[in-house]
Amino acid sequence: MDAYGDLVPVDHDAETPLWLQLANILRTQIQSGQLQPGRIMPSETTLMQEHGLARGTVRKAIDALVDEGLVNKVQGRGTFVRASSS
Amino acid sequence: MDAYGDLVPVDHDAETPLWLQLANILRTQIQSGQLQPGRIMPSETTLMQEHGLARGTVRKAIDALVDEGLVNKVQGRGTFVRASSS
DNA sequence: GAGAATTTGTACGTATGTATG
DNA sequence: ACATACATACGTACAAATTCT
Repeated sequence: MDAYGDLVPVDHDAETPLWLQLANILRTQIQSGQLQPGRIMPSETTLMQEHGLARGTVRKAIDALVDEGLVNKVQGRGTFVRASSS
Repeated sequence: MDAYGDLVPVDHDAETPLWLQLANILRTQIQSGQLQPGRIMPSETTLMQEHGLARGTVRKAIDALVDEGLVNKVQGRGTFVRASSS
């Protein structure tokens, strides 16, 4: 029942930090159109569960995407994929 | 023996988040020349002790200054005031 | 409007890893 | 080898904003 798009688990033994791995996964999903402009992004809780990561790790990954201008967060609502670019 | 420049304690009851209060304090010290370009910034441990804050809170404050381009961090060495600007 | 549920924000604490001196 | 300093990652608790019932 796992949705496709979740077939890239993070690797706890890799050199790349877990938060970066997750950021990379999410960025790819955005750029590939799996996560479309306008709404969503799974909630922090969902991402924690799906990837087996702590809250802080998930937040750091998302914050990186915010810094890149790919998403924006709204307290009480969620994290949204930005309209933008090409 | 407290150095001047430490006379602005954070306020746990203020609306402004502690990490932002600390970032504001440090930014002021940089812009006023109390923290001069080239080297330094007290270590995270020092800032924790001087301001009575947790590590994560101190790091978030400093990360904000990094994003502003005011300082840069080097693992194993410390956090440095950037040469820069005006 | 009241209240519960959801979701992000802040803040704390702890442990271990990595880089530098 | 050792000490210092930043980096990563875990966990917990409560606050604030929004949404849904």
